[in-house]
Amino acid sequence: MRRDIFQAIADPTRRAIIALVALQAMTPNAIAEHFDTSRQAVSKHLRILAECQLVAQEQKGREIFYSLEIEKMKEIDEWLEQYRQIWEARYEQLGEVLEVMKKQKEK
Amino acid sequence: MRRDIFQAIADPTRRAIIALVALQAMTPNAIAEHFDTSRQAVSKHLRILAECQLVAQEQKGREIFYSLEIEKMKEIDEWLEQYRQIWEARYEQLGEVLEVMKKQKEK
DNA sequence: TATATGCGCAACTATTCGGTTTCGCAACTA
DNA sequence: TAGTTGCGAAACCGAATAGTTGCGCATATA
Repeated sequence: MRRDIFQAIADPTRRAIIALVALQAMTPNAIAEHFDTSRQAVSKHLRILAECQLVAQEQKGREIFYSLEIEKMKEIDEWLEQYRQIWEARYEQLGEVLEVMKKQKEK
Repeated sequence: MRRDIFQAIADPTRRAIIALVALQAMTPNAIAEHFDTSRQAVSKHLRILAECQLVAQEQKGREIFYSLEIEKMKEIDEWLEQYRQIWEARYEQLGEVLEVMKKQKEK
């Protein structure tokens, strides 16, 4: 039960669902039409996504529309930030190396 | 066996291992000391991380040093890019709304 | 050479996961 | 009212997962 966002995006079907509901709010049936799987299976994925607040639900009559909670996606971005700093630092180092090589060549 | 990077980072222990080897190359034993688990379990995680090229190995005598392949982390960043565009667009929209409200107030 | 160390691999186990089928309930609709 | 539709929940199943223990092998050390 201990869901976290990284586990939520680990499954390819769930990433596809996220991509779908990012564009517009959709019902489980509408989502399931995009996949080679049952509505119930999609409902299970939606429950997992809802549990970690990646999607929001809005009831309209007997239909439930699911939409992406884009704010939650920032958590991944925040986690990634520490590593972004590393690869940007590496890139700068590479730039410096290229500078030195350039100067060596000019001599 | 069908590993992808999203599955690799789904496990909290693996994310912790990534954070460790991001700072410096480490042996399985050294890594295992940081966790409440066996070296063999760490080895399994390292194998998964290596399978999807998130870590590199370098043999030194009977020791193997694992280090982070930071380039691979960019794949997550690339996936996130589409959603970053969404939340940045939302932020701009919010800015516009605030502008309109401000002008309304001034009238 | 004998022993200790660092490691991966294989076998086994309990748990989780993603899927299906079946069901019941609420809400539309004829 | 009777029948249909949309949905979540529960029970079940096979596969994958994360962990363990017990090896064997290569390397370092006495």
